[in-house]
Amino acid sequence: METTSTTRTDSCAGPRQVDRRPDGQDKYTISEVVAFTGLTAHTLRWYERIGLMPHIDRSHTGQRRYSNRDLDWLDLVGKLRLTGMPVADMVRYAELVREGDHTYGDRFELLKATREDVLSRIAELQDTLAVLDRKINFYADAGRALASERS
Amino acid sequence: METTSTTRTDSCAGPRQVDRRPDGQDKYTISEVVAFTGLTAHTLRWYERIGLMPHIDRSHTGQRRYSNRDLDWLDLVGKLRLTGMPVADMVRYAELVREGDHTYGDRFELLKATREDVLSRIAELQDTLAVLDRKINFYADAGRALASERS
DNA sequence: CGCTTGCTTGGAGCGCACTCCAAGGTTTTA
DNA sequence: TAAAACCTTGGAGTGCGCTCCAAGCAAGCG
Repeated sequence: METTSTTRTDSCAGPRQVDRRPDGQDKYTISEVVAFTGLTAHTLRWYERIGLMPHIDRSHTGQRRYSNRDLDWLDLVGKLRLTGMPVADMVRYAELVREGDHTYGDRFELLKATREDVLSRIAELQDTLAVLDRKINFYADAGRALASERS
Repeated sequence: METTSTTRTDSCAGPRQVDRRPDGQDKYTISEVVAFTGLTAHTLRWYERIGLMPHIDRSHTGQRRYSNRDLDWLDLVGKLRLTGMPVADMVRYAELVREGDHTYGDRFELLKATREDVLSRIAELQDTLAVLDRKINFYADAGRALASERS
């Protein structure tokens, strides 16, 4: 199902990926990845330096060549970033992936904890939404009152 | 409904407030506010410096005395902070409140825009939740496979 | 061949939201 | 009344997540 590879990767990639990638290609320059992900090249190189990326392939002259698998990983990182997960925690997850299959349990726990975080953040936001709606209604009413006063 | 006051405040406070405040009191020291809000005293003073707070009452010797209304405002600020709204935007809202009733329209617009932000952040999080659940299921299945292999 | 555009690196810099410090005045408790 | 706990200020420092810089190598084009 997944294409074979000798390097360690996240063993669970999920269905076909989002931001249209040209079919049947598996080598992207950093600027192509910038276009797909919306991250800057600076950020991509920084992610690598801090250990958030798996080993990235290089061309014969040393330039980065990202694979579809790398793009999938960046998609996950992007999602986790939206949840407010600190980069250090994502690095931890990346380390577990690099360490191999025997870390499945740890990854499972980490993801479950993250899931709980996301649920409570959603709840917080819905709470905030209620407050916002009350205030919006207040100002809408006040606006109507002013309008009728003016007539 | 609201207690009277000559200072400008947010005209829409909403129902009784959360973190149990002693009934019938309207003057709190900074450390009491720290206990109610979970913010540090440093942060409270910093909020004041940057214009995020209305004018805070002082004792005859110059120490801060927060009112229930100030605590309500801090509750709102706390909620907005959870949405990821930049402090600068909250300061803008605080300025509108200070400028008086003729800014109702602007406040309405600002709150509506914030509401939209919150809705899309909730959608993002639900999207992320789906990704997380797929991965969690993957690792749960992998765990079961390992268990049966072991038996 | 020269020109433009793109990629490389280590390290420095930035913006945000706090967070803390020093030095002093105030309030409470024993 | 004396010690301990709390409050005041302006300004400096911190941690995070980037963001940028300088200097140099590489690739494509006329």
